Amino acid sequence: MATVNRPGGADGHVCGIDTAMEVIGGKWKVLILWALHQHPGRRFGELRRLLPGVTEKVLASHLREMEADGVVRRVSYDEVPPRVEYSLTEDGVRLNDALQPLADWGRERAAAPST
Amino acid sequence: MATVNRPGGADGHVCGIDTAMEVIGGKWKVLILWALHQHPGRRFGELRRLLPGVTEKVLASHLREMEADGVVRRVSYDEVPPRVEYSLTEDGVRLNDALQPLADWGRERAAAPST
DNA sequence: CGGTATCCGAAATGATACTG
DNA sequence: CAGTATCATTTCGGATACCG
Repeated sequence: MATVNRPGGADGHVCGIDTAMEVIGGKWKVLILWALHQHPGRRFGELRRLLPGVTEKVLASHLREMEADGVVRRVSYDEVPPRVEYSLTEDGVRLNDALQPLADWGRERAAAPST
Repeated sequence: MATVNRPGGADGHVCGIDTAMEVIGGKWKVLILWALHQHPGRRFGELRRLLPGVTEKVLASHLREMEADGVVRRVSYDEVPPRVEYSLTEDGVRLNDALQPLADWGRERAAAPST
């Protein structure tokens, strides 16, 4: 997990929300979560195409952080050419599920912008 | 709302999650949401004390963005000395509720770090 | 194919001083 | 009290080139 200066970190935080925010706190992470939930066992290049605009560097670093956070599983097959597949862990699936109400809130708000 | 380069923005995003992520996409925003949910009608200085480490500038700009996003309501009483109270709007309360599963996920994970 | 290394610019945050 | 203004710093993400 990245070592950042968490708001409520030092003296113990009041709710678990900031813990979760760190895990999803990258520009593409929730999209990676979403993509891997819909398309398990995705290869690096495929994932890249599923997320238009992401660069190799950022995708790779996000995936490594998410792997370190235990939400993404990386499976490397020792073949030529190399093949690597990414999926969500159980915890990653639960995280994605926990994101659902937030997605609903966002969709509702998009549907009713004013009043 | 802040104008950022949203991942799925240009061609329409797949889920509402990134819309929500923008609204809570500030270092202290979820904590502000949480604090205002537990302590409605909080004044600027009180809020600042509720969020140890936040600076005036960041708190003020976050509050203004959240107000613009319609999740925070600012009420200014024309008195001397000045008094301003912040609360969540209905939408802000819903957002905070939508954050609950995420907070649960974070708390569970803190409780069970490894398996 | 699946990455890593380096450099760079933008954006977010922080420190401090000042104001109505 | 409740901010704003300015400047410094940090962090993140993007572009590009290269490697096993």
